[in-house]
Amino acid sequence: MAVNQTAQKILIVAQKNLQQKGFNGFSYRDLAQEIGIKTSSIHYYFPTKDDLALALVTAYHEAFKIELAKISSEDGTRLHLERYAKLFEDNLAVDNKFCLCGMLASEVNSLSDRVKQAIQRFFTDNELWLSQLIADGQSNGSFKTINSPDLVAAQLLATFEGAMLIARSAEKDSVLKFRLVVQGAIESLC
Amino acid sequence: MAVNQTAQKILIVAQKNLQQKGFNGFSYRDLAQEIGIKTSSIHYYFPTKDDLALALVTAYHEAFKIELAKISSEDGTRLHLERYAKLFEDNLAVDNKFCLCGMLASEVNSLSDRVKQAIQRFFTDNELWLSQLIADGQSNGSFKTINSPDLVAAQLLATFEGAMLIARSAEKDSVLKFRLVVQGAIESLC
DNA sequence: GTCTATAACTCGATAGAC
DNA sequence: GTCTATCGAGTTATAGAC
Repeated sequence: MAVNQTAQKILIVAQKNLQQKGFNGFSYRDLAQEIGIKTSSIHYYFPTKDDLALALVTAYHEAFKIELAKISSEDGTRLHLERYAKLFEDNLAVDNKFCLCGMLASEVNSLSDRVKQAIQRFFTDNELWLSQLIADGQSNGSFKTINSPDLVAAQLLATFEGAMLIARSAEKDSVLKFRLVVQGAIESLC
Repeated sequence: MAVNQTAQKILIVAQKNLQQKGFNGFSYRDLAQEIGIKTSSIHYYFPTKDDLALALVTAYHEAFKIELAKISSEDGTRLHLERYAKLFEDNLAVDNKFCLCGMLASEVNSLSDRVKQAIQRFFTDNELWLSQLIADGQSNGSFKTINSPDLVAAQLLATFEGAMLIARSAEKDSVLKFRLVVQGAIESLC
């Protein structure tokens, strides 16, 4: 797990570039210039751009898992959903970034199978977590929706991803627009 | 309005490429080879890639307006919403394409201001149309939601765009997955 | 590990013949 | 209107010096 310091810098800058401009929207040169190293150094750690993409999805997914576990360990049901939405909002709030996996999902036809599968795992993991949350909320009376937890989960994830996508294109007050849609979606469950 | 035959071919092939691979995911060379002409011929009709993108958004938006008018002229309220969702589903059904404006929205940081604004107009137009539909449905009792039509409209558009994005990455049964989420979203309004 | 240098190719775009 | 030819710059990626 202990990753080299340069590799870390690369991952951080690459993540930002990917979430802002997409997989086909940045180059090794962009990263190298921003970090202050040469492109060959990036290739040393991530031989191909596909390797870099996979590392980014993996790291993003892992970080997400940790946050989800944190949320689950706390009290509240509706609050969980709001904290969950906040994870996405944070991307938007700093540099108007899109969800890393949402971005790659839009470029799915330019990606290798292994990256594609890593994105699918991110989405299914999120739907699974949300589904469990919905089921719990239905049990304890927090959510009044009678639809199947799986369906509501898929709906929520779609709404959140779509809300980011559209809010981001508005550019101005994108966080506010995202928050409105999210609050509306949560409201209609309670 | 009468557009040259070659220009038409370019627009058709470019639209497919854009919806499949994104603005940064295809080149003039790709289009030229698929059509059977030279890249310089494309530059003759669309001097820059930005010109091409703007033409594509404009054409896509115009086609959408015509379809929305058709739907509005028919009977039904909930049915309108289902026909509306079908417009998006049709993209998914053939070659697993994403919404053209959804795709460009993800790449918003690589686009010129005029293209960005054209995308924003597409989204606001859609939200306006949906908002009117929701308001009508609330009046005639088709929709039981008491939220503001504007909010519900923004929510629906986000859900549909996000559902396309995620379903597309699943690749298998993507239409089915999209349909499930859409039906769930419509259901919860009635 | 990081660099220089470079290969091999693709990109958007333009000039000018036909 | 479509072509050939080409420019200048960008792309991913690698070989080899230090």
